[in-house]
Parts: sequence; C-alpha cells; structure tokens
Amino acid sequence: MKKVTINDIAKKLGVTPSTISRALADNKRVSQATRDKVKRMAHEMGYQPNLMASSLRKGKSDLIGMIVPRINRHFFSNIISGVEEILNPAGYSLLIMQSHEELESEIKAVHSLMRNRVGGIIISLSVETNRYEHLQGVVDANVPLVQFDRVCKDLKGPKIVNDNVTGAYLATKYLLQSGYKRIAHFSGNKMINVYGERIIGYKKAIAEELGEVDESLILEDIITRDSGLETIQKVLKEKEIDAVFCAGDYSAFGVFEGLKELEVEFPGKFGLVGFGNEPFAEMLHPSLSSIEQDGREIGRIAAQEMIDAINGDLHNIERVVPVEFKERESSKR
Amino acid sequence: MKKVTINDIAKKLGVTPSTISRALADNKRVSQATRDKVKRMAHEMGYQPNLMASSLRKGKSDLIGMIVPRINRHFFSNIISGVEEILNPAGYSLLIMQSHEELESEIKAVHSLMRNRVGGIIISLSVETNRYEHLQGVVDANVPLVQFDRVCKDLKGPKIVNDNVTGAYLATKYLLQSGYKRIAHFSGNKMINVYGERIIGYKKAIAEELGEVDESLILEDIITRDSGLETIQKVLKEKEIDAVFCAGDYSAFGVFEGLKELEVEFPGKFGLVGFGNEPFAEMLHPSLSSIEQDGREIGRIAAQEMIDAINGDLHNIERVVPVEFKERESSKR
DNA sequence: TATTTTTGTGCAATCGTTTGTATTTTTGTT
DNA sequence: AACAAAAATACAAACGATTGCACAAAAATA
Repeated sequence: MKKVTINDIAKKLGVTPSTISRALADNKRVSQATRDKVKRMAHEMGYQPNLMASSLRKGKSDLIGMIVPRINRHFFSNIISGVEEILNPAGYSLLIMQSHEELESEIKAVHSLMRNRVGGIIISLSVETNRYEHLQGVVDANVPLVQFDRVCKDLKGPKIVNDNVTGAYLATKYLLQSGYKRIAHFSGNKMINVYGERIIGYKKAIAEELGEVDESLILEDIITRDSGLETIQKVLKEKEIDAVFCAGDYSAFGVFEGLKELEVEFPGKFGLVGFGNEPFAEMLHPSLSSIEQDGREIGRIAAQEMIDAINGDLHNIERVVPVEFKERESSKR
Repeated sequence: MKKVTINDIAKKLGVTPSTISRALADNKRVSQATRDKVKRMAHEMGYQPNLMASSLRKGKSDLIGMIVPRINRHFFSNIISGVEEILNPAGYSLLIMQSHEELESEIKAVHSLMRNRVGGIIISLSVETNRYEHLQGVVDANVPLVQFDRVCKDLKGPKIVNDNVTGAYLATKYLLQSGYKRIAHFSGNKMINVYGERIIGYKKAIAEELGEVDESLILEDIITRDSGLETIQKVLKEKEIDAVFCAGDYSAFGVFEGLKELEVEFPGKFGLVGFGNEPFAEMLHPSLSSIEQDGREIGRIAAQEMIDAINGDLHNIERVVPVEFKERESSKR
C-alpha cells in the first residue's frame, strides 16, 4: 500500500538509488544492461516517480499555473484546451485558477501558484485589475509570465492578443456596407486593452466611410446580456440609430432580445454584430454575425511562449492572432 | 532574486529553522513574542512557503486532481467552479486534466496526477471508459477517488450523480401531458449510467401513461448535434412519432434544426425536450425545454466528499442531486 | 537554596529525488 | 603483465520544510 520509491528498486536490485535515478533518466553513464533491468523492475513494481521530490531537488517544476477570469466561458475554455494541447505532451500539467473577474481573487491565485512553485504563469487579467504589483512580483521572482487577451503592456514578457482592431473594423465595415449609417458601439471599460482596441477599429471604419465619428454613439460598460437589453431599450428612444456593434456576444444577445421585444424589424431596418462568436450566435434566429476569435490558437501560442521562456528565451513581444468575421443574418439588409 | 526560505529568515533572526517553521504554524511551543517577530519578518522578506518541500515532508499534498471529459462543456465547467468554491478556501488547489472522451488520455491523466502526488482525484469518466484498472490503482494506493456524473459503481468511494431517472421521467411526462403520444428517445450509450438511467425514467413515464413501451423508439448513440439532425430526418420518414426526448441538448438542437428544415410545425404538431439546459436552450426560437442539472452543487458536494475522504472518512455512497424541468415552448402543444 | 516543572529552542533525521565527486571495475594499450 | 583510459557504479550532499527528542532557561515548588 506504501508508494514504491527509487530506493525500493535499488534495494531489490542491489544497486544504489543514484544508479536507478540515472537509469530511469536514460543517462549514458549507466550501462544499457542495467538501464533495461531497472526499467523493467520499475514497471513491474508499479513505480511512479515523485514529482514533488524531483522538482524540489531540480529547483524547477512541471506545473504551469493558469489564471482566467472564468473557466465557463467558451473563449477561455478553448484557450485552456489549446494550452493543454501543447503543454501536456511536453510533460507539463496545468494548475488552473479563476479570478472571477475580481482583483483580490487574482492576487490570491497568484500567491497560491507561487507557493506551489509553478514553473510559470499564464494569465488573462480580471476586469478589475488596475494594479500590477502581484504580477510584477512574479516577473521579479524570475517566473515566466505569459499574458493573453486582457494584458498589461507594462509587464515584461510575451503577450498574445486578438487582432481586436481589425475585428472591430470588419464588423463595423460590414454594417456600413450593408447600408447602415448610424451605428452605435456598445463597449466595455475602455481602459482595458481589448475594449480600447475595439473602439479604435470601430472608429477607423466609421471615419473611413462616413468621415466623422459621433462619440456619443460609443457607450461603455455594456458587456452583459442585461445591460445590452436595458441599453438598447433606452437608446432607441433617445437616439436615431440603425445598427449596433457590440464588443461581446452576450450584450449583443441582450440587444437581440430588446429588438424582438420592441418589434424592430431586423435585419432590414436594423443591423447587429457581436464579438466572440459564442456557440449560440449561429443558433439564434436571425443568426448573429460575430467576430470569431481563435481561442485554441491563442492557447497554443501562449503555451509555446511559456515553453520557450522556461527554456531560457523569454520573448518580450506581443503576438497578434487574426480574427474572422462570421457573416450571418443579423448584419444583412 | 532568489526565493527566500525558512533558513534565510532563521539566519536573519538568529534562530533555527525549526523555530521558524513552528512559529509560522502557530505552534504553542514557541513564544508569542517570537511568533510575532517571525511572522513580521517573513512578511517583510516576502516569504512564500515552498509547498513541494512541505508536502514531501508531510507526505500529503494540497493538490487535488480533477479529470473531466472536456473543460469547455458548460456542465463540466460549472462543476469545476463548484469544486473550487469549496476546495480553494480550504487551502487546496486544482490540477485539471481533460480526457477528451478517450480512455487512453484518461489513463495518462490519472498517472500524471499520481506522479504529482495529488491528495485525491475527482473524476467523471470518458464515454470510452470500459476498463477500470487505472482507477482501481488509485483506490489501492489509498488516494481518495470521488466520482461524479459518469461513474463506475464497482469502484469504492463517493459518487455524485444527477437524478437522471427523475429528470427523464419529468421530461417525458410533460410531453405526454401536452398530448404527445408517440415519443422517441434519443439516447447515448446505454452502458453508461447517465444514459441508462435516463432510459429508465423515460420508460417509467411512458409505461405509466400509455401502458406499453415501444422499444424501437429508443435510439442509442445520438448525442451530437450532427447525429441528432441526421437521425430525426431518417426517423420522420420511417416512423410515426410526434415528439422526441433527447438525452442531451446538443442532439436536441440537431433535432431542432431538422424540424425546421423539414418545416415541421413545432411546437404544435411536434414536441421536443432536451437534457442539460445549455445556455442556448432558452435562446432558441421556439425555446427548448430541458432538464437543468445543478453543476455547481454537484461540484460542491464532490469537493466536500473529497475533503471528508482526505480527513479520513471516506463515504462509500451515491449522492443524488435533484434536477429541474425547465418548461419552455418546445414541449408545449 | 535546591529541586522540580514548565516553557522555549536547538539538533538532526527525514521525505524522494538529483548530481558532483569519488571509487571501483572493465577494457584497451604497449 | 603492467598500467593508463574509459566505463560503470557508489557515496554523500543537497533541495526546503517538518518533527521527535534533547537541552537550556525560566518559573514554580518544596
């Protein structure tokens, strides 16, 4: 019932633990004969190396920490899958924590990961995060820090982000080309890179096509379904608009509901585009045009950057992952 | 830049590491005065205990392994959240792995977790899993094993499952009470507990209401959207049915699409109920009636059972979590 | 004051590996 | 056959914490 150790194997075979250790690591300093013998015996005894002991001695761990706002968001779980796809075959395991979009939780998670001596941390910041000491601490401790999606440019290390500008640009452009002219943009907190960048893309398309941007059509802090619903109801009374580009699919769904409720004819009289391409986007009726972000790819790149960093070359770069406009019914005329 | 250890603090304070260790653990064997002094200094120096060293010495780890088929399924990510909700405050961290519904991956994941010397494993079996040596090994190694959702009754330890029988019973009953009479059931592999149980619930309702069960209306291995779509198209040509109860929302969505394509009037001429209450269920038009499973609660219970098991009382029981019928349009008349 | 108790610390071994430095054994050379 | 070189293995000290036991100092008791 007791776990078998390297010493047990050593005793059984009449050699020293060091030989066992080297044999299992395929070290050429031990003869092929003993290597085989040891491996066979190890297998027979059901030996499983104790990675804690190993990590402790080697001073490096095969655990990689990952912090996401919420695990149950399609985008993030796809990223996790992408990360695992690269990390697991390379012999690493993922220690996953959620910040629940709270700075305090994020800080706790970072500390917890550091106590567990993870080999690195992959993180997407919470919406609340406006201080960065906890992450600077990670960098200072020489633990590779890879950021993705919601990132802080002031922290050194690799950052993997969507091409938010282009995504927003495309979304807006399609609405314009469908003939919609007064397009509002429901955004998040613009201090956060992803929302700031989407605003830039939106403005670029509007400026190109209409010349002037009406800043009053850019509304912040509307990313939930409920706020999308409330806002569209209010806005339709106050302003003359004929389309909305939402910085997220959930708020777009809120708008969707609002339009149905108010019996606005859409598409046709009104256009709508979301961002994120959640699974439900294509299931709606009319189906929701959206910007697809390749979560898996972001995850793969993040993982690869992590492995590089662990192996000594930490790239201080921002890698931009392309997005794709999914044209569906809601943005047509 | 080097990590600060207990020894560094000891040197700084002119005491021994053992005193530091005890002070930090609030051991009454060290005076309150030194305890305070040590803690202050530890904090000042930014000390973070090395949990690997600690676990190695104590022979128990604060890492709990978790294996799910896929992380990006709403149901599973909710469960993970529930588990974290209990485990994190209790000082444990989650090492999450995906089996991707493959037995081989599941086995690898189990071994990986065992090598990492997790304090326990929480698992939902892959659809492929029909051998259990890898899990029996966990039990034999005295590592607490908590199963949920898709479980194997032959393995000792706590099992947390949905009330699948009641859920399926309710779903079918509602269809019957809406006046549908020839109700097919699209199920999964009936050897898997969840599907087997749903079949039982379905049969029970049918038997109660109609007396006799037509076994030919129970179709297996239809859990994906694509198979749901294909199957409904085929079945509508061959059989006289006026409703379907699907063992999952994805296959239900396939049916949904098929009905639209074939221009079947539903609800009205045809009824449909899913299982799982995925977020998209209420977004569809007509909205999809479904069985809601409380993932968070399952997670919480699993976590609590794990903590109990770690603390020495492993319950060899099956805990059944209630489900709820979400009545929406698709099952009406 | 001498002696027992209590209280606070130190010593050293331990958890299971890894790895630099011996040491032994084997092989090869002259 | 003697000896150097190479190959295989052993020894022992880490990694950073925990903990039983020994010991000293302080407090309490006789």
